[in-house]
Amino acid sequence: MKSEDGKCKTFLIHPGAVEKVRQDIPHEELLIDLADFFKIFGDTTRIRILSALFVTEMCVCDLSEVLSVSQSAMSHQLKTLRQAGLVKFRKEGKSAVYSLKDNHVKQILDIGIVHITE
Amino acid sequence: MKSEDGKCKTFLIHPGAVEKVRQDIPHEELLIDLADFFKIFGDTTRIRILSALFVTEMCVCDLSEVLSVSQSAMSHQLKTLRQAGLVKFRKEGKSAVYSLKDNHVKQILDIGIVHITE
DNA sequence: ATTATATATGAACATATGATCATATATAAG
DNA sequence: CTTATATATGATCATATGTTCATATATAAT
Repeated sequence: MKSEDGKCKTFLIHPGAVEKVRQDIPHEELLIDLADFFKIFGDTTRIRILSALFVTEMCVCDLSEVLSVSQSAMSHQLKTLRQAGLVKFRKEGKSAVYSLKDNHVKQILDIGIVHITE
Repeated sequence: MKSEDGKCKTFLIHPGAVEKVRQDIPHEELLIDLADFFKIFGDTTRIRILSALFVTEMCVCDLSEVLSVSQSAMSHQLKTLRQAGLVKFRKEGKSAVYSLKDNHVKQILDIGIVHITE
């Protein structure tokens, strides 16, 4: 499939396509950041947390109970979501009340739902 | 944090919030499908493939070369992208020419970029 | 038919990831 | 200040995931 120099033997589908792609795709750093960002949505627990917070803000304890996720697992996942900038929280006595940070979450989930349900 | 019956000791942030959330969040099956769908975007190689195909359709060999990914790894990833309904392909002689299947890909990547770069 | 090229795929392997367990920190109540 | 409650976090472990390697399949060329 590849000759000694690592190139395809036959014509390229579009002449110059390779060069154009090399110039046009986003820089490596951005692509890595993008993958890391979407990785967040690739876990059922996190998707459930985001869906729940879309209904109402909640403390860690309530989230754990509603979603049947251990307190520890919930706290770990909330940390992940915080670091991704998807949720924020405020301390209220002993509790930490979490909520969605911006509307990108809903936009993204909605497109996903559209894609799946068609 | 939880009493014997597994409930929080103190008041819930919003009375009835737990019940409302239980009713309002999407069904488990959809949430799993959603996570599986976004999982696709959580890998740098696949993000790079999608970005490249956004510029132009390409055969497997060219994709491998442009992105410096082995032929085998490329083929495996393209299979993943096919199964997710994100890319399509046509046979052209010995080659398989891949292209994006719909515009959800761009919508999703764009929101991701916006989220990251702000 | 035989050989070369292009792609696909199963198995093995190494790494990444999420849950659990134990424990630390923080705040409130007594 | 001691205890109870709420949350956070480090370590461990089992599973998931992506790559590689070997090989199979498909098409074209000779």
